[in-house]
Amino acid sequence: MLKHGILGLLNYSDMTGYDIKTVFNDSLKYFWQAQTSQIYRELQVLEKNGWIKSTHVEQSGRPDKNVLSITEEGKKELKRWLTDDSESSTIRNPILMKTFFRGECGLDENIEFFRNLAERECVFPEGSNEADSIQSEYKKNIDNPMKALYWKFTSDFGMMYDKMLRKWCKNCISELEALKNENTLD
Amino acid sequence: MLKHGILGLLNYSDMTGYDIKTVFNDSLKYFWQAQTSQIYRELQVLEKNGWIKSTHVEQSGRPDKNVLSITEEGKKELKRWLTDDSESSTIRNPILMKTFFRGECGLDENIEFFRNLAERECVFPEGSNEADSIQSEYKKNIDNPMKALYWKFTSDFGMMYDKMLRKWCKNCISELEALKNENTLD
DNA sequence: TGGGTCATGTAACCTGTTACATGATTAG
DNA sequence: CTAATCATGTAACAGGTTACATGACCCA
Repeated sequence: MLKHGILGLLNYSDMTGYDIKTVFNDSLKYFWQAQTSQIYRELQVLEKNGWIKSTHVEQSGRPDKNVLSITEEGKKELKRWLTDDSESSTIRNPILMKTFFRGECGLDENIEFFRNLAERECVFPEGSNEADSIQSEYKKNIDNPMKALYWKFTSDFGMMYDKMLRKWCKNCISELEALKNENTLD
Repeated sequence: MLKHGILGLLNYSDMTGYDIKTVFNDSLKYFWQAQTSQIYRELQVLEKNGWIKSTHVEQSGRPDKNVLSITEEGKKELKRWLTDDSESSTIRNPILMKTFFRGECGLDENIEFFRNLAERECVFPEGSNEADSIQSEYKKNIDNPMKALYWKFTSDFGMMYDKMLRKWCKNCISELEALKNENTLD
């Protein structure tokens, strides 16, 4: 998956490993993260596969760099991946794993858990301007409307997810508080 | 995370590796999946950590088994994990990764993509009775109301997620169709 | 007699995380 | 003078996937 993410970025423009890392840790970090070490390792594989090629560029006043660019083979592979609907994503939700076993803890403790959860697990936490900066970034790209639109779709997803998460936490809290009141009445 | 999931299950009752695998691939599979190979490997680590212990049980008519049970140390570790709010989950959403680069494909192709996406990526696909079977499973456990309630919370999440996903797909399709009509009018 | 369930695992590989290592330039 | 930015990586480990391997019992 990361391989194809890198390929997608290089299809937009040539980049260094460092550039790729920056994009992942700024623009894409709300749906994918990647460490430098992993990126440089994947770049080696991509080059071995013939999907990208590397050009050494000397610079003065800053370190030399290896500029990566996508090859025709790489473009073909990117297209193949995009149109391959057979791979369904594996689900892995750490929030639900913890929730599932929360019966071990007390009611008040769990109410507190759900109160904190929403803000801690939101894609665009309240007060951060990430959603805004993405919006302005894709508005800069309206000369390339197709590109910008799909960026917007991904940030729309993030915002809808956050809304849902907050609602779910609120519901859980309500049910726990109802239970608490029942117990008090006994 | 899987380590603690296993620990949580063994806190409910003693189990074999095979039992654990069955629970993961039936009851928990809508938020976590685990292969047999991974489970047996993690069990070795859990035992090495002193969090579980294994008892060999001879059986007639079927293979012998190793019954795993949680130790006091293991219970302590489970509690520590449950109340540790410092680890925030890393986000990794394959759907959004593909969506992000979909500008490479044509409008009609992408409308089709979003039409298929919802059903392919739902936690509880339409027509499957997974949501129902979870509901009935936690109703069986109303003698242990605390346990059942948190199970319900996780399946609530799944249903809310599916609803959100369908809505998002619908929105994306609307925007793409609006764009298609604009282009036709030119 | 063939497939499902119970039951245990190993080996190789791929993907992701953490920690380490270096070093010049530039802006505050 | 110090922190950030640009720029490259390696090593070790942890977590996850795919494929293989075995074998008895039971039900249709």
